[in-house]
Amino acid sequence: MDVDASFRERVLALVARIPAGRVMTYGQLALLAGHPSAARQAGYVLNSLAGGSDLPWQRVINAQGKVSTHKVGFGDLQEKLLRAEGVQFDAAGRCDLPRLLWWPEEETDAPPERLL
DNA sequence: GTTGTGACTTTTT
DNA sequence: GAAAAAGCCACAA
Repeated sequence: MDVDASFRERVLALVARIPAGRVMTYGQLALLAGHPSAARQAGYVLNSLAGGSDLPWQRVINAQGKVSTHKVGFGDLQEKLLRAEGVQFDAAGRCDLPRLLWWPEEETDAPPERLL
């Protein structure tokens, strides 16, 4: 890995590799980016790119399996986008984190339907 | 160089 | 289960 890459570039690289129907937490991005406790920063990075990037930022959620964009003016947009990809949300606005969580090491191309 | 802020996480009440 | 506090780090002013 290129240690020259900034924290933000690594986060973006990871987000870009998230398969459709899968999600990652901010904590994971921070951990994989080299800073186990920079979860907040992971979110900050995405906030700077939201709307102006082609990255699947909607696939990044918090550790509780819920979206956090409703505070930033996105409303329920993220939840809608994820539902369109096959992610199911319960009444509490949460998704099955252990099942949908994706790690770069897996590199699984299997569609979410297959996981059922 | 200092201050404030936040799309977070975890532990504790 | 919900609410509060502390810890954490990059970025903008």
